[in-house]
Amino acid sequence: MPPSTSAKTRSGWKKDPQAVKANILQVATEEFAMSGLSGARINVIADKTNTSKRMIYYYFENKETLYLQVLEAAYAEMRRSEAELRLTGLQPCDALRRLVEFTFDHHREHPDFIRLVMIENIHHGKYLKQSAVIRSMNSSAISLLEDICNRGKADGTFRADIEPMALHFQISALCFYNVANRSSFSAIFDKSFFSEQGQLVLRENIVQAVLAGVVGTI
Amino acid sequence: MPPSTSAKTRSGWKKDPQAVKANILQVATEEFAMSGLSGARINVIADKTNTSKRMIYYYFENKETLYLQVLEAAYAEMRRSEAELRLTGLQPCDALRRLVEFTFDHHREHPDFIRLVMIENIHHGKYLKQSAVIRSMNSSAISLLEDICNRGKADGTFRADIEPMALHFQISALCFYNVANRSSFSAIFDKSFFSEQGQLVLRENIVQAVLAGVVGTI
Amino acid sequence: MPPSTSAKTRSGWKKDPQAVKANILQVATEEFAMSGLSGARINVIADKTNTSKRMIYYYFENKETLYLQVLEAAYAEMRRSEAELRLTGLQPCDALRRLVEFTFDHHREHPDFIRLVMIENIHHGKYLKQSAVIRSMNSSAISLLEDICNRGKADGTFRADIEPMALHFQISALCFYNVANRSSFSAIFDKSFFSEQGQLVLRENIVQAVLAGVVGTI
Amino acid sequence: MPPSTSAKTRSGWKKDPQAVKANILQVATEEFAMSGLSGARINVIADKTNTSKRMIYYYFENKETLYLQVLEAAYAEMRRSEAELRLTGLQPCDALRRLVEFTFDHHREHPDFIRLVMIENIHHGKYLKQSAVIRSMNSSAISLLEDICNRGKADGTFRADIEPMALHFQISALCFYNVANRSSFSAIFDKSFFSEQGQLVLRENIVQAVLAGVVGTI
DNA sequence: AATGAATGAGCATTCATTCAT
DNA sequence: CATGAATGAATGCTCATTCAT
Repeated sequence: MPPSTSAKTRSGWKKDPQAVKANILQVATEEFAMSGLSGARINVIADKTNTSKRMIYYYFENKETLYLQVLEAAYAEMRRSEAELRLTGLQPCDALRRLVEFTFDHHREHPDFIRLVMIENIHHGKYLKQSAVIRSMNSSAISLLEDICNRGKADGTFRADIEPMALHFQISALCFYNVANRSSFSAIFDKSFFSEQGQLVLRENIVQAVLAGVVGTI
Repeated sequence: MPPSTSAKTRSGWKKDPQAVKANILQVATEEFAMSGLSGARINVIADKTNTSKRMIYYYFENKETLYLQVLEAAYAEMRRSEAELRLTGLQPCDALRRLVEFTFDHHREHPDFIRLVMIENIHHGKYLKQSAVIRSMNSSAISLLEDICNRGKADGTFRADIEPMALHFQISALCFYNVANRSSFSAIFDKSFFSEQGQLVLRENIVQAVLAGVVGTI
Repeated sequence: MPPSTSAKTRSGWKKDPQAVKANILQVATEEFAMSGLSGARINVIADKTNTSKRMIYYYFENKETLYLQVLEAAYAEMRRSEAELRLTGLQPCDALRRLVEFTFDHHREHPDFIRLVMIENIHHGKYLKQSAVIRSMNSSAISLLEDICNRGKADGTFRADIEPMALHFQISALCFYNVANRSSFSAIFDKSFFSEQGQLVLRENIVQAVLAGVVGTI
Repeated sequence: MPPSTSAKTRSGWKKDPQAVKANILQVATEEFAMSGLSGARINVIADKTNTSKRMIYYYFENKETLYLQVLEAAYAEMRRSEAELRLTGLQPCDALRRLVEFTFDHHREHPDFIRLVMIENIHHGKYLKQSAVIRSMNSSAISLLEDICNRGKADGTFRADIEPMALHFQISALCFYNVANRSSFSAIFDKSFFSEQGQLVLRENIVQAVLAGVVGTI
């Protein structure tokens, strides 16, 4: 076991740059997800960290850079999870169902990621556009869908005019909205969607809607 | 036509409290939509106004109250447009198509409203929950769908298990995502959705997806 | 009965300048006594008034003038009460006792007056010095004591070296402190002085201390 | 002597947090004593300091906290001086005389302390009540008097019914009033009390009045 | 590598006061 | 007499960032 896992610079102990950085990044993720870029406070982040405010500026140049790295780390984690999906062994319809279910569950379990994407959209994607790192990880989600679609069209279960990107749009929209707009939707319309039971039903509804869209005869 | 509609108090002219208030509200809407609650600057709002910063505090107690009133006005405008739809004369499928098209177009034409809802969700719906005004205007959107569904089920064109609220979720999610996540989607995936032509296709896709969901035999 | 007693300009009715002025003055007295010159807020005074803020500026030039008139009215009331004392018919010792008791009771019953004097002292008597009105009412308290002392010395009950002004200082100090320093004294030392029973004992102690000072042989 | 006592951060020099804090506290004492809590201006305090306004908020949370610490420091200084009195070696009457003289002189030499107490009373002792620090230093003044009274009663020079707290009230009232009400008293009545000669006479008068009160037969 | 102290520019907000009618 | 609208100058306070060690 490497000694690098423990940071705790505040109270002394060893010093482990990577652990310190990771600790800052984790706290910052929560803070930025909670309050947005302008709403988050460097002071608050520092206080919740095992380190001092000065170290934030030592490892991350400034607030914006910290935010960018938080964003990159969040996307990386998302794509990492996605990559663990093993869909190639499944029939097209089963694979699609599984992808939708995964997306629904992942988004639901990672509201901080969803909130960071919302925040980034509030900022017109300014930081996303800057990040070569994020752009380089983009394609995985699409390639999964491309593979499913190709196989589905080949064996005749999918309509011939299905486009992977449009499918991705639909899946993403429905699963994203479920987390992103929960507050406003439940405040104005209906809270029942967001109970444990409601979410199960909603998930299946989304699966059905997506499947219904790909199998219909043309 | 009364001359009271124009204010321009800074440079002199007439005096018209309502116009001054409306002017502040409009500028504030743009600023809050642009930068969020914490990101928006009262100074910037004041500068883009025909009045002074002091008048913002004269008519609106503070930043949060101003934001709340902006939010209320945005929702009011949305519901007002919705109310102008005349769907009762149309067949259920046509009415549903028109409602989806309206929602798609309205959201697309009012990105500020979408952004305010995003921002409000970042704040966990804190201000939405405070606003009795907004909560009181909620039901109109749902009643339109209830009417369409009732008629659709009655004449056999809609499946019997369609729920208006679930339908609203689906429509709203797809149309909202189109505006809200445009920056991130186009940065990472595909910009072609958001060209004029792309939007026409996407709109029709969404209509088809929604219709496909309601008519399928059970 | 003159119609001038009712003001109520806010709700309409008659308009009576003197009553409006008196109303403002009364409210301002409470506010200045409560919060001091800089602590008092013109807005708060206006809100507690039957009139509008504008009228305060109409009748009283500005905050300082209002404060000055409040101060003058408070002193006037104090001297008016003092003038009602009828001490000439009493023996010197009895007259002195009565004057001390009156001072003690008056101060205790008029904490606003005491607080205004404290506030004025915080301001180094700036407004007191400006006020010819107040300076012209000064002597009454002293003349009462001069008369008592003269009679006391004449009939041999008072020591020959008693000075009225020193006596006034002593009486005023003890009675003033009882009201002015009540908060600090009770916070740090003893609250029992300020109960109903404690005040009775304290009053008699002060009377005894003053009397003991004037009758002692020289 | 360590070189750390001088700060002067504005113009460079050494760095000494304690000196910076002390400097702020001293300037703030003068400003609050001069203008009260609401009347004092953080800007003015900062300008008279060797530091910047920002440092006031760095060391003291806000205006109220700064005021509270000023108040606590003022009380601490007062009690510290008091503690230096060595009265146990003196006869009861001499000890009492010395305590009265000390109180008179101390108050006279520390008008800022008196003014802070006045200001605190204007605020109804709000901050005094908050301060556990001040409440914990209270008893020293009283214990001095208790010791004197006990000894005075034991050797028969003091009356048996003398209460230390009442004695403290009397001494404090007379010495406090001399400083606190100087402006109003000299504006309205007599300035002669406050000349150098007048103060000497007044001090002796107060000593005599206090002594006369304790020795009289019962 | 790490830290307490320091900072200037800016922030939301308040205040007494005046204008126009 | 009376009033709602308007205003500039300040006020207390915060923020991301940097300095000196």
